[in-house]
Amino acid sequence: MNSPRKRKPSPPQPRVQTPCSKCPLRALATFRDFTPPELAFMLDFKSGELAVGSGTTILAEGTSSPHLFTVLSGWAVRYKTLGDGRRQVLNYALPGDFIGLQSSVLDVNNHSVEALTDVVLCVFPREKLWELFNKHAGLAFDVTWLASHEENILSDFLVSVGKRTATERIAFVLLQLYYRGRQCGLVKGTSLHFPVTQELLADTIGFSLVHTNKTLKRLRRTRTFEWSGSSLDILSEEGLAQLVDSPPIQPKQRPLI
Amino acid sequence: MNSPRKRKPSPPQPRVQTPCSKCPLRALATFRDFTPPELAFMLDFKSGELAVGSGTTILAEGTSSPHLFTVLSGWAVRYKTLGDGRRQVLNYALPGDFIGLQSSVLDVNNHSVEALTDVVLCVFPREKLWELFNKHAGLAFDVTWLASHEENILSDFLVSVGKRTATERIAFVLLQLYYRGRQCGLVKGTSLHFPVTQELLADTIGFSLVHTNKTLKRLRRTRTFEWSGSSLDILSEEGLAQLVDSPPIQPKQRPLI
DNA sequence: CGTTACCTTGAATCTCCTCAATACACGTGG
DNA sequence: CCACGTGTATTGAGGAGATTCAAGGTAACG
Repeated sequence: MNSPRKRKPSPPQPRVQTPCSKCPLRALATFRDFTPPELAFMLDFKSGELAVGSGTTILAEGTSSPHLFTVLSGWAVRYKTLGDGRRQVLNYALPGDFIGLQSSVLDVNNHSVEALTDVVLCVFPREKLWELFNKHAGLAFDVTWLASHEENILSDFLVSVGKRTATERIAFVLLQLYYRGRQCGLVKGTSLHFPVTQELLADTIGFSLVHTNKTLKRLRRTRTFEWSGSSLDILSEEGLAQLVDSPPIQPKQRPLI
Repeated sequence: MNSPRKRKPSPPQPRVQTPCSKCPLRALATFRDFTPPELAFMLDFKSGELAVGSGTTILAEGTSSPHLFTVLSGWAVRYKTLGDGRRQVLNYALPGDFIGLQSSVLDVNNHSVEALTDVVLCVFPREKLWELFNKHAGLAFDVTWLASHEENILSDFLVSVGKRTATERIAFVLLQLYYRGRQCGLVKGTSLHFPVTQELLADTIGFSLVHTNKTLKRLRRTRTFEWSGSSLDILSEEGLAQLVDSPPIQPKQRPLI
């Protein structure tokens, strides 16, 4: 029942905005292309960019936000907390991921989102989501696709926390985030900037910090990865995958909204 | 690492079909109404009904189905299995719930769905989903709503399995299914037909059958509920809710597709 | 009346948790 | 420059919690 320590937010950085037409993510092979009318709509739909410093709470449980976000760069974490401080990580948000859709079915957010690095977000007014559905069925389909994709990741996490051993859980999470990082072009060689602390990992896999640390120590002996500071190096993708019963899967193509 | 026992499928029952205009679920206050054009579309979208017996596998992991389903009556369970037989329940499907949307982002299902009672399903061709998005933004929005709602339930389960104590987990699941059952008119007085075995509950909350049984025994002493056979009686909703840190929430209104 | 599915209970073992102490890197202010 | 606080990682020890194995028990069903 460890309650998470607080991290002090760092100040945001000034920067110039990126029009959707020059979105660096869209250049990646992973993301499907917009049609010209869709691109035009997105330029109008996007109300601005928000740059927040590491540690900033982007969305707070129990509050409501008139905005939807997309991660343009940086890492964030989505989590829930119980009354006594217990925290469970639900998922991580990497570039291209949607933030805030879940709250559309509720009056207030039922989870929080916090920046793990400096993060740049694309901001969209929630009220215009209806217009998106009304005028651009293709984009609407993409939104649904993203929601389903999120649900699939969540399912995998639930299986991990419910049925996998400590070793399997860590291997699964490392591998999954490595795959996801690679999809958004964050992997250089075999190395990924990995802004996750052991405490955060513990709250992801459902173990105490101490037990996570000890399991990690055992797991390092497989020499399938190296993780120190905020750098993760996958030495043997196959070796790491073999430590998990059914390794994470990743779609080849995905939409970007 | 218990592997679930097999249950033998019982034969389906012959029955007459229900047109969407006379859908018994739509009569419930919980579900939002269709507009006339939406209703007309749904009549065409629905390709038929499927009645399956208890124990039938509706959707199997690793296969693909050209159909989407909606539960018209009965209970089903959505779960994943690992290679060695470990099983994790992801969610339950009650009347009004959607089945099969998650697979739209993948080429094959990444989970299975099994009927817990005799179940009647409304069947929709997956290929026409695009038409739905194209012609009926309102229904498309509803589909997304349902996906997000599913995701929220999944989040709650993840928090349970990751951070809640054995007692809390059981209380949470009982209460959540009671609420959901009530929303679809399945609760008579304080009593709900509850086709869940302790083994299934164990695979839902992430504990072994033995430990689930022992925890349940302790929990019964609170006299907040009675559960025997396949009948669940909630004696004190408040009492049960107090055993959980943050009890399940339920939306007042929801769409039905 | 035996089989099957499900529920119950005890005992031994191991996993995981909490508490507690130490260590290191970093930045801040004296 | 060093002292100090803070955030993070590490390790040991003792105890609570969960698992597995094993054995019964009950109700339903052919």
